Amino acid sequence: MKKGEKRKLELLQIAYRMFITRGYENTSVDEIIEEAGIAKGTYYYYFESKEAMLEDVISMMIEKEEEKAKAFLEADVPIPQKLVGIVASFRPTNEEQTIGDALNRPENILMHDKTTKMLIEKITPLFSKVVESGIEEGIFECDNIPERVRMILILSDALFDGNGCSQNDVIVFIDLIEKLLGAKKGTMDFIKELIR
Amino acid sequence: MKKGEKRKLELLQIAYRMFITRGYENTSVDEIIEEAGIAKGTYYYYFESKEAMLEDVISMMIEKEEEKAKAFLEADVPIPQKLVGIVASFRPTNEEQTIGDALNRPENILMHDKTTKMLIEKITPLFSKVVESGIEEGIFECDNIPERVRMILILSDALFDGNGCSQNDVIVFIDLIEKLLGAKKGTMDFIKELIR
DNA sequence: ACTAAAACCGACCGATGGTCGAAAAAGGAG
DNA sequence: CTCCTTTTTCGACCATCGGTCGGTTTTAGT
Repeated sequence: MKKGEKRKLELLQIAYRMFITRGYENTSVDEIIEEAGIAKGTYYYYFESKEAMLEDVISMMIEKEEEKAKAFLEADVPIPQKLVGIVASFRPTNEEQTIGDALNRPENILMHDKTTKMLIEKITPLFSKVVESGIEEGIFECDNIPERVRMILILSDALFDGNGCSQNDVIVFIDLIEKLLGAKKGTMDFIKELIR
Repeated sequence: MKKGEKRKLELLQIAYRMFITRGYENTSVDEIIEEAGIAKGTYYYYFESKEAMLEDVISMMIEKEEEKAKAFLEADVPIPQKLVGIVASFRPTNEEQTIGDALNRPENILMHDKTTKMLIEKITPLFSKVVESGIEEGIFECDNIPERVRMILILSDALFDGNGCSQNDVIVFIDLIEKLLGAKKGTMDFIKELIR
């Protein structure tokens, strides 16, 4: 029971690295097993298919990020910053930039799509909780919170993915968040400083 | 010069039909050439690759829809309805439903992605023009029009694609459009009737 | 030591997108 | 019509890829 799990994790990490650097479509199963030093049969002993492995890799990726996001939930910062922090946890800006780059390469649409969907599913409840507490504090005022949150997340993904966005995009995006959540104008202005 | 173009168009139409019914990934070049009754070499005489052909097919699709949308631009209907009409021109709801269905099948992400990007690029200027005339009429009031329009389009694509959306999604979406464009509350309520 | 289950192996397979050199058609020009 | 060039067509062939399968080795429990 132990050995198997370890090997699977090892394969997952190798695949993760290769998917990021060479892209999902450009990485063949043959290359993965060569890098891992195992036979084809072994690979398919652990994964039903290449795509199934991709899903596992993405899950692994996201679990890590989710913990970071949850930490933000309990941090002692103003609510608007909390929101941005949660989103930022999932959208790597530091040395992990390569992930974001990889996801936006045209050959990785499948990976990007799966990641985005999983991500939005994971973040929405966290984000919604923060918005709720914001409403209690009187910072926000709105109904249908999860729906509003989802739209914000969809847009943040579409806007800030790869092909940078204009200053005007940011301005409108901030305006949109404030209006969507019923916040006072300027509440989210600090975002402007964070993006560039 | 004539024969070649005709043959290319013929192949494009065959491919279009097959991509829609069987999906892009599920349609092999072999199947296309069999249906067309030509040899492999001939196919690659007209198209650099299967993916290049996909782009041609999509361009063809979109050109058709764009004309419908332009007709709406000059139609004699209220501005809010004009907006919806333009978007609707591109999002088939009638007998062409199959297109929308096909685009949302998981195996067609590539096609869907390419279509969406091309579509948004095409619609944004048309949509923006209508919003501008809406501002002149005092119905809307906002700046950064193209950016706002793009966000609306991105969301309409993400929300109304395949996996139906809840009633709340629609309510929030309407609220969002009105606030983004600076319209009076209720201006866009008629959308509720159109979606189902 | 025996055995069942877990882990591993690699030859093999069908399908796919794509290549290539050569053969037909088509189209002038003399 | 003939000769030559250009366009179009052909189909055998190829490399690669994801995936299968029957069998072997390792591991672990009794």
